[in-house]
Amino acid sequence: MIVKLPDGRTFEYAGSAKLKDVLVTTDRQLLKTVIGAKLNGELVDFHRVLPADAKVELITIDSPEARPIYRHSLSHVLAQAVKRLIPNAKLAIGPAIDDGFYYDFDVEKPFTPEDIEKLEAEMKKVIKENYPFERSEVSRDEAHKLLSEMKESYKLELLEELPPGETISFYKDGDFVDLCRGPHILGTGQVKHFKLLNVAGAYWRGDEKNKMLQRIYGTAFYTKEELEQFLHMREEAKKRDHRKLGKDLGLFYFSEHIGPGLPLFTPKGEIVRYLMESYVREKQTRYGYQHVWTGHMVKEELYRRSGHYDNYVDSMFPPMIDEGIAFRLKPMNCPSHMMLYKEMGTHSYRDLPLRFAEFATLYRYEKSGELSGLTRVRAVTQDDCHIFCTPDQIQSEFSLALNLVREVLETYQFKDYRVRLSLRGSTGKYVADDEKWGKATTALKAALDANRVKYEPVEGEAAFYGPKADFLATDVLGREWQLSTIQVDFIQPARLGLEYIAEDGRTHTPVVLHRAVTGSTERFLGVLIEHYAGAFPVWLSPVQAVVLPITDKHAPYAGKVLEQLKSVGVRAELDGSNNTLNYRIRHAQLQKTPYMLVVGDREQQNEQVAVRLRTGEDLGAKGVAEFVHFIQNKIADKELI
RNA sequence: GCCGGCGUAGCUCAGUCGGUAGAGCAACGGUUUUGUAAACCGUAGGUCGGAGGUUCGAAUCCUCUCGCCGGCUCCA
Repeated sequence: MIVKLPDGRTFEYAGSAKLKDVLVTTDRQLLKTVIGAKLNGELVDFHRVLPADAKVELITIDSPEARPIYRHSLSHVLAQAVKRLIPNAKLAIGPAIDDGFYYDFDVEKPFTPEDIEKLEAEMKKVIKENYPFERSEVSRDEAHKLLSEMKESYKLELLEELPPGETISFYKDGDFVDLCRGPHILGTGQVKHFKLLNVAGAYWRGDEKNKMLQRIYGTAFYTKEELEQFLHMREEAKKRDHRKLGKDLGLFYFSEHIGPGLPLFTPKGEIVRYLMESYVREKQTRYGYQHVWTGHMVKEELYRRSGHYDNYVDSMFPPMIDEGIAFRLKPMNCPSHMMLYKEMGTHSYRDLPLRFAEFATLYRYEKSGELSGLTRVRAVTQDDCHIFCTPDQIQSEFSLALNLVREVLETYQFKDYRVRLSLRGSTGKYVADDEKWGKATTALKAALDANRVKYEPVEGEAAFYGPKADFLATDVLGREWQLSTIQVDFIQPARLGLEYIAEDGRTHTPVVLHRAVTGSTERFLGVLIEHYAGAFPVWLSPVQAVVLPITDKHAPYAGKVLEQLKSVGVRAELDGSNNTLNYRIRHAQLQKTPYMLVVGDREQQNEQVAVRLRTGEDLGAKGVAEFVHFIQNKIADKELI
């Protein structure tokens, strides 16, 4: 067999063997750093007997591909530590995840922060004891017997569900054995830099009908530096938390007298909302959208017909009954826009596409435990749109929506995004109409392909009425947010009896594309606050410039400068408070005001302002007219500063 | 909704064994007249999230409740 090292070197080994044995007999040094291998691009275990003609690539511990393997191994170490401290704890599952790993346990008492410290200490012991991970393959009966003896009821449940013919394997390290597919690192001593992060309740298999287990999250890295950097990023994310910044910058509040998930926006917060919405509104108008308004309440009956009632009644606020008729606060716009389409009379194919956009505040009864700052609220203002078109317009309409999405994301400096194609799952809420689903899915795929958009299909993520292309944008901290979405719907228009007269003179059902660009104003604002760390681009800043007179005697001149800025629509303020200049600069700085305009004798004499940026940069003195021109360009170009 | 944690002044937090609430910042008043990230002095501010209970006495102990945080799940 030919073994390739990460540095490109290769060596050969005669005959078939377990990779581990190959390493033992050829290069023992490698045992310290090799944690996995790939055979034909697929991860393989050290314990698998490889054929003589195999070509394997070794993965060393510092490779990104190695992470899930050693993180998963650390989850075993965690389980081992739990078992040592709480012998009757039952094991559930313990996978590697994007940022680390977790393990779910069924324990009598939930873990406390002290438990976590103890567990960390115990894990360090296990690592120090450096047990090899040993794989054993057993028959189903043996596995059943073993797990029964161990009283691992959750593992037994997992075993039952393994498909017939599947190899059943256990991994043992020291005093710990676990049903596990693998692969694993060679020994517990290979990764030393890890941290347990938090404890949380988690339902067995994510189903609230099941028992609540205790989940412990942790992470692991190869080097101490990587771990520290990860923890630093978490700190950074905490500093950028929009809930904290929203308060610090005075943008929005929640009041328990108003209700959970119902944010209140201050004048500063509302101006940002207004600017965000105006921007998208203007863009949409240019893209041929028409803005409509369909109010806040709808008869429940409409949602029964559209299918929303069956699928989302739990997410609607309870009904208001008037003379026996139930009304609902509007949880989505689609049926309203479709009714508007109908009321506007007979539509000719010549009228299509019709693009109805609306910034409507929708009310969704999110479960209390799910609310979170602005990213999850009960009053959401969606930048929603429904495009009524003919089947052969789908592709061009999709392209148009895609361009709009791209342009807006770029303006907000989301440089990277990926697309998830959310498809119907085999079971669930989906409307049963294979023909329409087939058409919709084919049309959406064709539209993505025609625009050369790469996507990854995910089954079971579609809306009940059709497939979706969801855009996941990456922010400056590398976190992903699902913002934009474009969806194809053949179902609702038919259910609600929408029609148009086609070229053949007959009645046809239009297709509806649902799309949102920023998603919702509230959520997007929350994301933006974190993306920009509260330092909004000039065009979005609630206060764009603050004038700072050095002493009282410069106040009249400062007032004049302020008026000049205001007269051209710049959002400027004057800070003539009885504080030192340094103090007022610091204050403006903490408020992330883009421009600080210091005026003293020199500036007054020359009709100037001394321009300081919130970055700390000093642009020196500029004529007032020059600065006005300067900031107006920055605003028009939507520059950061 | 469920599991766990947390609620003390506008903000950040201290408050011992149950003995009746404190700091810094912010605010306000004054002094200072300031040249690029915190001048100085003073004043005011709290039903300790809410309700009930135990106790001679509760921020502190117990019960319920509301809100927030970390997750689970879902997101038309």
